[in-house]
Amino acid sequence: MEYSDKQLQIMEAAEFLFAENGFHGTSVRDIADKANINLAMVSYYFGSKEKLLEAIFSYRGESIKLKLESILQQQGMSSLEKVYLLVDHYIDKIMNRQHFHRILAREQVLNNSGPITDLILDMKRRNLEIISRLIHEGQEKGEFRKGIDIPMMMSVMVGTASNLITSKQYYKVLSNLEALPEEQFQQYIRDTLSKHLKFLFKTILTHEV
Amino acid sequence: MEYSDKQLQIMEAAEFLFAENGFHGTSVRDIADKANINLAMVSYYFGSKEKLLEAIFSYRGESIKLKLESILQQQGMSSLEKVYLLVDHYIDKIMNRQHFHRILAREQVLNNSGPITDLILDMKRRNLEIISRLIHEGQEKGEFRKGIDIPMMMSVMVGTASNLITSKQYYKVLSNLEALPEEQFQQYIRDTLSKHLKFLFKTILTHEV
Amino acid sequence: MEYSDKQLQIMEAAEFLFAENGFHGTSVRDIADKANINLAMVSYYFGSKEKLLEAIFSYRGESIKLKLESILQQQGMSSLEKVYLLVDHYIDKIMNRQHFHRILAREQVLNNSGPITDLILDMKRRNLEIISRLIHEGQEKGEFRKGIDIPMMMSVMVGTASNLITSKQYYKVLSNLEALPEEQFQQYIRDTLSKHLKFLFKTILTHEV
Amino acid sequence: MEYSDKQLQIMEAAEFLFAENGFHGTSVRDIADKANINLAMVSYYFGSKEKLLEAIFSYRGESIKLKLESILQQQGMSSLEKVYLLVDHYIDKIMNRQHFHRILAREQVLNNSGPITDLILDMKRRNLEIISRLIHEGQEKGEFRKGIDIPMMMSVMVGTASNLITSKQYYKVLSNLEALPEEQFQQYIRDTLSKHLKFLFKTILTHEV
DNA sequence: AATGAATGAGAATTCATTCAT
DNA sequence: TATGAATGAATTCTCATTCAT
Repeated sequence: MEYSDKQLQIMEAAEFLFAENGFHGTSVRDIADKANINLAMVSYYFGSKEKLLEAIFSYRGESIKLKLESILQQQGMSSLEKVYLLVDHYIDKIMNRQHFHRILAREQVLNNSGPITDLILDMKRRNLEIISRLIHEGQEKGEFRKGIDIPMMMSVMVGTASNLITSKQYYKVLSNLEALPEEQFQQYIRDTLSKHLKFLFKTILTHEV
Repeated sequence: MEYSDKQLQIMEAAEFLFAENGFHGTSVRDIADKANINLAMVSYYFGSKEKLLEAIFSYRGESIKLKLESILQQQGMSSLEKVYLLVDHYIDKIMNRQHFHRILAREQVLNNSGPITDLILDMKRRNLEIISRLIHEGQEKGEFRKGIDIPMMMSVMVGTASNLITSKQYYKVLSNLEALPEEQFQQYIRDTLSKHLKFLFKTILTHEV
Repeated sequence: MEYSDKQLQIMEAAEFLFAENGFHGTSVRDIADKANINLAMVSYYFGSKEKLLEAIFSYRGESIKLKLESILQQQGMSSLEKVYLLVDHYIDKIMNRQHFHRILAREQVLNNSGPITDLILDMKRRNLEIISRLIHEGQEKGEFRKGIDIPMMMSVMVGTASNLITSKQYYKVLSNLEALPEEQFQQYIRDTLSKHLKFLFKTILTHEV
Repeated sequence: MEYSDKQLQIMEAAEFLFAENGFHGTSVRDIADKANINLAMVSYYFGSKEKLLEAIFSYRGESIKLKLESILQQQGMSSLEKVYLLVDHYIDKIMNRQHFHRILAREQVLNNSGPITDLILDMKRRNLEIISRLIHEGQEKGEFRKGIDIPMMMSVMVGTASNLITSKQYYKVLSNLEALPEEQFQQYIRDTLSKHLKFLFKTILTHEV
């Protein structure tokens, strides 16, 4: 699915506002104002507000998928190194697409069924599959122990990262980092999160739980 | 603040619906229908839909606070055992109040300021303080290593648990547990989560990151 | 019709609020709050909000009527002096019952029919009758000229006085009297109004229009 | 500020209803019904019911202002003749815009502050200024006496005219003019009012009070 | 006599969407 | 392709009144 410039313009405005105020907390008028387009364009291009959200999910989901594929192909790396790469890649994604990941965090809370729930499930399934292959590779090489609960491991990674991103305003206060400029704070989070997740994964993968 | 039966009835209906469909996704009419009360009662008792949400937050937040206080007082336990107790206590809370924690997970995503953001910050601050005391106690006794990033530790616990709760529908599918009856599945999650978090905490607290 | 203390308490609160914010701009709850009584008492005592307004009209109207009767009986006064007395009496009434007269001024604007319109008409009719007798007395004595438009004369008196009362906030600003304390300002208005109306009436009554 | 046909259509309907039933006594639905437009159009065009009232005030206020300016410029007239012209002009205005003037009469009773009170004050200030210039011109030419209370004079004019307009239903009854067709009655009021106000003004301006 | 709780109707406003151009 | 106007449904909230006690 290709999107025109105008469509992307709308999607980006919507992504920001959905992240900021929630789906229902954002009106089509808000989106039109922010995207500097006519109110009717949202229906015109996407059919409805709901379909716009779906478009955002499928667009961002797509771009996440593509890059993950290549990690496994890397040669001359231990499985643990690949896991580390994956962690950094994931952190990168989530930091660069904070708006989207905040929407994701909100929407997955809902017990809806529908296209979006399906898209989220797809996304998770895809990630699970890639990580599974990686873990199994490591297990076969004897690097990792047996009996790893991979979905739980994903929850540790996704949950911790999400929590940090979505509650970074609180984290900043609680860690007394309010003086730090925004950019340095982002870098600080990135580094700290990376270090911690790698440590946790190494532990999970190589020690008995 | 004391609430009458009627008020609690409204709050529980609202809690469920807010968790299910989000704050903006839930209308006052929905709440009135579910709580089997007259539409105007919500305004009558709480002033507004927003204030109703605040009441839920302050009510649930209060009940969380009270129980946490007692853990530290336990005698004849190592600090690590206390941390384990805290983990189980936290899992208990989050499992028993899944509706509320799903609301919490949603709302903390928003960049709002206002009474609710303040209540969340308070809640986090309170938790941080208790955990901090626990960790410091362990550090002084030499049980735990120095230089622990406590807010990050909280993010691991809260994030992982939240993620598991909010995405348990996905977890069930991805772990091929669809055959398991709901109650057993809940118990399974509880146990697995407990085991993992304890393992992670032990690692974080006693090994170098 | 006799009113209990509680009823008078309600009527006074309502009178003030109706004058301040209009009938529709005042809620029964506002009245109950101001009168420090239970919300249900208004319906209980008066039947409805509308009937409360009627009660105020009939009560105040009654008290206005009673005093007017005596003026005509005065002995040893010229008709003009009696008119002067009437003017001062009217100004007294309107100044002492400013709340009520502001309601009156508002309500007479409406094209309603109903008990209140009838009460206003009664009030005006009564006033007209008294003034008419006074004027005719003066005409018979040769003090006043013939062919006086008495309703118009009343409009001059009532209109000018009402306008001054209801727009005194504007009058204060426009006359640069903002420094004057409220009490002195009231006295100033009273005196100036009295002087002017007497002059106008003397002119109307004794010169050709 | 320019208004579209649709906007004027709404404003006229609202003006009539506000005059008839008061601001709070008129619902947006009433306005929409009378103006034959969709209920949402009021918010769409004016933002709110309150802003609609403001629009009416500023629109009518504007039209009043413009015409007044020209009177002073008249050449070859005595100051008294100009005052007479002003009186007739004012009566014209108030007779042609009875709806608006009834709203004005109602609203100025309220002790509110806010945009509308400000607009009324502006209107009054503007009128005062023009009349003042006229009076001072007459005083300098020796036509008028010194020490005239101009705001009081305005109260006589505005109050008498307002009272007559707003209570013309009563006036009709009290003057036994019920048989007169509406149009002739309007003309009768106009003439009588003009004659009286001119007489009163002449008296006020040339005799001692 | 008095009241706190409750109610149904109606208020103003906002919403996502559609339509005529 | 693009838009300003328009719409009907739904929103939250307030209202005057009534009812059970």
